[in-house]
Amino acid sequence: MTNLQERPNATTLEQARQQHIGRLLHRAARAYNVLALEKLHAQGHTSLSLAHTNLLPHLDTEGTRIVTLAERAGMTKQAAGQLVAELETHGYVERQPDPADGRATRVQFTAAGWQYLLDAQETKRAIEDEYQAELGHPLWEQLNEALHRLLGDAPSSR
Amino acid sequence: MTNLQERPNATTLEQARQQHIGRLLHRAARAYNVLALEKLHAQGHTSLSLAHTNLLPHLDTEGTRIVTLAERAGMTKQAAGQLVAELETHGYVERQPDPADGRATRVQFTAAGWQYLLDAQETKRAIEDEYQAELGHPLWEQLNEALHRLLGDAPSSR
DNA sequence: CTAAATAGACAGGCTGCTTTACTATGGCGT
DNA sequence: ACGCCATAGTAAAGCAGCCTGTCTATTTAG
Repeated sequence: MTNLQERPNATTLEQARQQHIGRLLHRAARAYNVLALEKLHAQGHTSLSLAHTNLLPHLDTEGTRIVTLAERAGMTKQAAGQLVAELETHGYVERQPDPADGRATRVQFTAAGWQYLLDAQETKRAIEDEYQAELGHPLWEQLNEALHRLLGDAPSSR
Repeated sequence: MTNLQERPNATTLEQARQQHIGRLLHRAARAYNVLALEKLHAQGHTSLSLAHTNLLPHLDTEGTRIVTLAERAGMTKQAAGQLVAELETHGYVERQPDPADGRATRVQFTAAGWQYLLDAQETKRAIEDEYQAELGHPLWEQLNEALHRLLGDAPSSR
């Protein structure tokens, strides 16, 4: 597959051009997502995509309206509505008319949705444990602090 | 826009559920990309999208074949071919038949392409300087080391 | 009671890929 | 020299995950 005479010293050269923090962050984020999705699929949540797992954490326990969901996830309500519809057909959430507002629908977890929450929580912890083991505690803390500082939010009351 | 009675204590609760390393990495990567693309647009490279800036660094100085490009960027050759076509119409690269292989075409930078390379290099350095100023030197180094370790590659002979 | 705002759905479009063909050229074995 | 398969690239269609623009139903404010 690899064409050898194509790159004399090119590979190392190009790698140097690639080594910037943006790509590192991107690759790290991808790696995390791949890992997490793998674990979730292994736990039986095979119909979930990244888009779904990005949306679900914004759904809170009392149920959430679609606009609110969209706002939190940083997308349009149309996009949120579509993802909710998909999650509904897969049985993770259900839509119920909001008793307080006839225009609104509340999106709520089903039993399967709750199970997902538990599994997702465990997956997250498992990965963070792996990462911590890989890096050692101080470096792990430093990674977290650096990211929080770059994003300009509080280092998460820890 | 914000519906206040919608979230009593929900926001903080949900934020806690969101605080995992995957989301941090994702947000950080996004922030970098947005910044970089902004700077490049400001420098006149207004027709470039992320897909293009992801592909261009894989093009090396002697010219590169499309398959090689695809391989390096981790996409199909069709996708690479399409992006190259777009880059060609915007004047960043040009296609030339490979003298050594009648099936192949070499994709090469044009003058505008070289200019882009310089601008991109500067952009990258500018952002990394900003980040370093934000974090301080030791934390910056630690961030880099942590990411390299997580990705399992050498911490870049530095 | 009317006017403006809001919740959501529906339709269509866009980007950045993918899969599934297909053509053209190259290199190998016999 | 011939046939055969591998390889470089193109073409067409599809799909995910969004977007904008528009519409209806309902609520709220004056």
